[in-house]
Amino acid sequence: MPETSRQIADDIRARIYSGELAPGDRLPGEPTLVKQYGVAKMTANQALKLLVGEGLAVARPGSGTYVREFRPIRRVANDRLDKSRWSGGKSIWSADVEQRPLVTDVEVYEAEAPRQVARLLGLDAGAPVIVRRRRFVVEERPVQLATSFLPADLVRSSAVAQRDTGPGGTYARLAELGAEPVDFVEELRARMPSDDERQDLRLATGVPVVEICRTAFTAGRRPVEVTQMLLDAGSYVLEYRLSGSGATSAEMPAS
Amino acid sequence: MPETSRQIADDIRARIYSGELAPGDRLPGEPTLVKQYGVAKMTANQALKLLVGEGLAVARPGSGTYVREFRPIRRVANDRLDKSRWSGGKSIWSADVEQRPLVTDVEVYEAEAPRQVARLLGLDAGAPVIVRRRRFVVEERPVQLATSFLPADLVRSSAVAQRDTGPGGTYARLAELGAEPVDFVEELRARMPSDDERQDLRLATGVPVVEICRTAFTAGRRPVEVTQMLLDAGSYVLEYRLSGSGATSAEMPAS
DNA sequence: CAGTGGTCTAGACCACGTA
DNA sequence: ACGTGGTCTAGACCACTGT
Repeated sequence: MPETSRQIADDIRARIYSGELAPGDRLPGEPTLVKQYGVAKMTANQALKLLVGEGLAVARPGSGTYVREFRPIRRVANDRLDKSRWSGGKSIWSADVEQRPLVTDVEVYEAEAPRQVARLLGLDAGAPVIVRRRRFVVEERPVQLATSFLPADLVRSSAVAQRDTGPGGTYARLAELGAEPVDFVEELRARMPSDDERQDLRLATGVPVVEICRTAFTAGRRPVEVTQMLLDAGSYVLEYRLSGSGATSAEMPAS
Repeated sequence: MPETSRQIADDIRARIYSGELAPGDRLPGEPTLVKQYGVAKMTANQALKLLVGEGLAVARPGSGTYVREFRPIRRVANDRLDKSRWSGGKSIWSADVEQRPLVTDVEVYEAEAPRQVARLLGLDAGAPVIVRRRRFVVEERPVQLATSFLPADLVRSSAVAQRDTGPGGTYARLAELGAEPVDFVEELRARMPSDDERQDLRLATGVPVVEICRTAFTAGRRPVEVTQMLLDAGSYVLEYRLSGSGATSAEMPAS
């Protein structure tokens, strides 16, 4: 009865999971489904939309609907910490290890700190900050948008306020200013993108984004940078390494 | 022309962002939209579906469509490390701090290790493992599914193989066996759930999930536990704290 | 029982990609 | 030029919620 589009989607989904339809393959099109299942075109359309909505398929208007490919980039949050101790790690999701995103469209300007950012930086609302926006691209495809905020009074006169931050980047400049970041907090959540975001990242419909807010602290616990990132969830696997040096006790790890 | 459902969604979205429609409020229903915009009922339906698909609204058949509420749980991955140094941290997303999920439906059994898990644990394919499955619930709603795998030869005789692992939990038992986990790697990705997963977590349509795979290592770099978690993305904010003790250099942080 | 969202049909027009 | 997905209409039936 009124369950048809789901069932069609189920059938196709099974064929994807079984491997009969491999990543990149073309799915049966709407006209085919109309004939095969004896349904209206719109029902076939909705069946395909379900799969697209699950992120299993991508629709290319004028061409067809295809099994989605998942070739994520691995983002290791601890990249700048000692790598030796973690060498030889195995991972659950394979990833094109050497697909490093390229930074493009760098934009730097001074502005008033948004409320939330001011709070994180310990500034008064509306205090001046240097804003650095940039876009990360892999194989022509945008995969991440990032916006950093730094206290203008701290970095205005340094290369942090320039498009090219020089050798070592922002953190090297901060170190020269006696404000080297050594501790970081990252907060993240996943959600569906807004229409704007979907366009900015050129996302297929049905792909979630990961929103990350990172705050960088000096050894003296002073927050010196807040970065907000928006990642195409279909393009990333995130990795975090936690060292429990003084791990004494023992709550549930997974709460 | 054929842009109507998007425009209706745009209108309503704007009203949500402006605050005119607050979380929990009822959206205009299909019949209302049909009259207001002079469209077919199905078009009104699709407009609402767009908002649901973005995670902005939740449809309750028979009742109405409502602005979604986002009251996330905060999961701090480093919870068992020294908290002192991170005290007084501010955060970007407010969260019901003291909403600790309850563990229910614990299930423990011995089985052959799945391929991927065996790899991570450094075991032969098909080697015996103790499997611990559990479900986390907040206010009657399931928010997380977790499955842990431990080498059976290591923990079979301990309370890890029992439903109740005793005081201090699994990690305390591992410590007693001379295999205390001190280092952890978490890999995560966000994606849309399968139909099964959507039912298990009782997810509204259009809500992504976060999949986490954590591997726990002893001081000797021996992997002793692999945990796979599936979180309702709408219910969680994840927090990671990174200490860059010996942070010498300075690549782009955000790659 | 009236109102709601969920789904289906049968036919139509459009913009786009591919050949 | 043809086939593809994308969308709209007008009317229908269903299962569910709430009064």
